[in-house]
Amino acid sequence: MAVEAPKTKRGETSRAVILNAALDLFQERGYEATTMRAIADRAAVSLGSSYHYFPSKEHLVLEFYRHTHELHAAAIAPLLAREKDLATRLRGTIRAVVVTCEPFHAVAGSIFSTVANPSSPLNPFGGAAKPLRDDVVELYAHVVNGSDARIPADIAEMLPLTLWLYQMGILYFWIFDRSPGRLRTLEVIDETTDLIVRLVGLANLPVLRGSRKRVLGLMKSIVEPQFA
Amino acid sequence: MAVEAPKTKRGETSRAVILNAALDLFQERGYEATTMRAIADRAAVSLGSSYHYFPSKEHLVLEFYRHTHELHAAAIAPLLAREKDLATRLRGTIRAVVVTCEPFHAVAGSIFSTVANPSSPLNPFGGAAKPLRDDVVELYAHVVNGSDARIPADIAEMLPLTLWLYQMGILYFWIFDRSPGRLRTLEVIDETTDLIVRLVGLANLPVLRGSRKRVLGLMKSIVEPQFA
DNA sequence: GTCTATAACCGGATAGAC
DNA sequence: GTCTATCCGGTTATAGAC
Repeated sequence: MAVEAPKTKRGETSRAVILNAALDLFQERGYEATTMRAIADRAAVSLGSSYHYFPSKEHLVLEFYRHTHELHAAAIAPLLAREKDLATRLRGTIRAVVVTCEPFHAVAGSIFSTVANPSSPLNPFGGAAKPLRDDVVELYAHVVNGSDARIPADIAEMLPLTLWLYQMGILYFWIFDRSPGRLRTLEVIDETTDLIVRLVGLANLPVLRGSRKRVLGLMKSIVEPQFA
Repeated sequence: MAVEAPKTKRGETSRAVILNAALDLFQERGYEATTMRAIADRAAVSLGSSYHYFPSKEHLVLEFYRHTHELHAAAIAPLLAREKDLATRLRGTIRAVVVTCEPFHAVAGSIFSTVANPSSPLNPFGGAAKPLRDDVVELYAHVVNGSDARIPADIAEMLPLTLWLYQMGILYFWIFDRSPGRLRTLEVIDETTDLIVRLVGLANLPVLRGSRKRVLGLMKSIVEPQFA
């Protein structure tokens, strides 16, 4: 297990070169077909050097995630700046996720499974992924708070994390989607974002009050020990 | 890629011996720590022979799944024979899942991730897993149909598949659960089964009619191309 | 102390002789 | 249907170079 943060100028360059080589190759050939030796070759360093900067192949994936997250955040900034309607903000944000990830569609499957492993350091529910997870949850908090929707406090508290989970669900669906232009995913997004906003609106109905309290309590008890 | 169904008596025996060795070792050491060489050793056959019967290590996992499914089905048979209340049937069934799987808790994580890979032949949403998936969905149809609950036809149609998905969600939660006696999972099961049954009961409320139709339509459109 | 390189090790998978 | 020998790729050990 090697150091992760380069101390010198030269080290920083090497790290960037290796990472770029990896990102390129993942896109070109997919995750599994990309060997660590090929990454080292393209980066014109030795295999051992790659491992000096990235303790495992999986760790390159985490960077990959951060990369797409940053693309995504940049893509939706204009929308979030001008739009006030919650449904529109949410739809635009989730649509942008799949649009941003489209170039990586072929790779996404194996990456997803790598990362789904609970014992993987990269598991989205785990500790190593916390900084990135927090950023994404933060983004969804902004989606909600920047809207003109009036949302009960107990729901507002849980909503960003729930939307992060929802985004992961959409991505898993998208991975399987073979329809032209990934049209089915887009349809599902339109339908589900609308339903979510509607459900939040209905939550104040007297008949649903009881269930709402229970659902929120349940979610809190699930989420809290996990992400504390 | 070798044949999967042995043609001779001797072949059948070899296959069984290898499978048993694998199941034992998975439980003893976990999935990743169990090497194909160790399996072959314990089965007293050569490495090559193992690959004659099981084209990959993953294929041993599918048998593992079927094994636990059969334990589960046997465990809940008495309950399903005597009990009529839907909530009780559902709670008992899902509780039995995690109880049955408890001996494999340590292994479950890596197995889950192996299987979550969309390009894995063992992906639960894929073709190779269809026979087993159909069996499990069938079991949930029995849980629902054997109850005295009166369920609208459109919901009844989707419910078994939905419960199968729900079971997978519970299992993923259970994998992360480190609480003594897996108590947190059991609590979540009690709470969620109750909520599900309540939600099915509320579905006839006028305010929810519209959303219900939309949700069901959505689920159908998601599920149909996938499992046709 | 920070990087880089070479040479192994290990385990999943395959080829091909018997 | 069973074996041995081999490949291949992730990972590690470790020695030297800056």
